[in-house]
Amino acid sequence: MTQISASSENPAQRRSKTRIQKENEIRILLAALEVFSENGFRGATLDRIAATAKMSKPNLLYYFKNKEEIHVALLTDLLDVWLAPLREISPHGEPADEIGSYIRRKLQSSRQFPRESRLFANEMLAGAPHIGDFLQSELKQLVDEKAAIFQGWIDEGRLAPCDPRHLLFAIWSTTQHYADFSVQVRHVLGLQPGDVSYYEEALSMLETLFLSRLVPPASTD
Amino acid sequence: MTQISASSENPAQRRSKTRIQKENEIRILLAALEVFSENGFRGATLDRIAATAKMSKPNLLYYFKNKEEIHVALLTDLLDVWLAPLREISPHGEPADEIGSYIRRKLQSSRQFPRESRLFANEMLAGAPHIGDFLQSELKQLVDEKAAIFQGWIDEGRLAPCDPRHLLFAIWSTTQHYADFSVQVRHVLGLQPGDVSYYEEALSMLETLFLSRLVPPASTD
DNA sequence: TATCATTTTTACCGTTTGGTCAAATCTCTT
DNA sequence: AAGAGATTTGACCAAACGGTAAAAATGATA
Repeated sequence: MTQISASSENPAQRRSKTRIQKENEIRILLAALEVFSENGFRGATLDRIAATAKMSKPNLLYYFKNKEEIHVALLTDLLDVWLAPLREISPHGEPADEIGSYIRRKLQSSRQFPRESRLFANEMLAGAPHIGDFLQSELKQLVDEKAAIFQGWIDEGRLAPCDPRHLLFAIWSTTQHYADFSVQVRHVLGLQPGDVSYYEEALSMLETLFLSRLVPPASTD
Repeated sequence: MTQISASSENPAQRRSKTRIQKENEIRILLAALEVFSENGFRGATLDRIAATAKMSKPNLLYYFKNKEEIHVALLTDLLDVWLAPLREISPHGEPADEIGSYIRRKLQSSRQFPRESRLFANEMLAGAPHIGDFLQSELKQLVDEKAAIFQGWIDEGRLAPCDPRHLLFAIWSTTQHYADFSVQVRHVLGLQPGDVSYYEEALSMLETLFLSRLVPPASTD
């Protein structure tokens, strides 16, 4: 299950939440995640979310005052999930270990939270209208911090010279691809709709790609 | 400019297209590309497309009989653009040259057609409702063909053992990321909205990543 | 079991949406 | 300059949309 937790300022600032309230907020957020992650904010409708949550629309609006509030609640939960794997990168480990385990965490995150990943992707494609501030401040800051770690390794000759931030982009894109473009992956590999068996192969590929040499040095015959 | 070309079966099967017809179909498709690529199919509206094309909605519907037809026209054009770089991979070159130039073509394609790339991404996120067949047949076939080339190189020891199809996924995701997630890239790098100067750095990173060793072999001190 | 707060439903509202139609205008050819 | 065909527009429609109000039903508690 996801970290969906239902925030605080819902129906008229009640002291503590009812059983029904907790249940229904989660039901709504799960349904909304399903719908928003497929169709984006503008493409999602309250009717669809309500139908997915098996709930009438007015009932849904009893718990969240409008469409935007549901979306905000989802994005807020999402950003924690998104940042978690990045935060764990440590300057004290070996580059290969740190990068390797970061890739594993990211790939695991794609596998476990594909809809969250697609929600994020939809927000990006739309030009990040709701989380532009987050990208510019919190994310940028964390990236700068982790990029400095990579740069340190480069200066010590423990990592090939490269732009550390673009290295992060490469890790993000390759790992998230398996969640965001899973339809394409499955169609190309000839797998069934629910089949996510490709994640093992994916990890193997990404370890080869990031941690060892893909193309052998040019021979000098 | 894009390869937008306006297909054949539009207003009442006319023999050949008038000047105005050609102009307006292109205007509409460009506007639609803008709107669809940001908001996806469901999130896009005819009113917005018409407004972007500076045209009344009924006028727009004089050229395309409905929303779907515009979308299909865009996707059809798109798929050619998408496949072109892949088709060029040759079994006769050096692995490093072939992979390197494929990356350059893909990255160039992201830079030149970012909206087309986002249109494609939106379609994937929605579960490929309109191009599922293409993915299963045409794309799968081409991927199998090119994967066989890679496999040949692996068997000859000229490419590290890996799943060739996942190698393609890695190239697709890393290159398309710069178009699809350009907002994030710009925010993290601290660049202005229009600035795409990161493409040079990106190419350098991807060449390092795919063509040389990123992490040095473990030392045995 | 009566009471009160919470939850759900029914009926609705104004706006937006995809799309139609016929009339009006424009453009091209002769 | 006239006529035919191509293009554009304004007025409109039904359905879907986001959202509201108030009554009805349910749940918790004493």
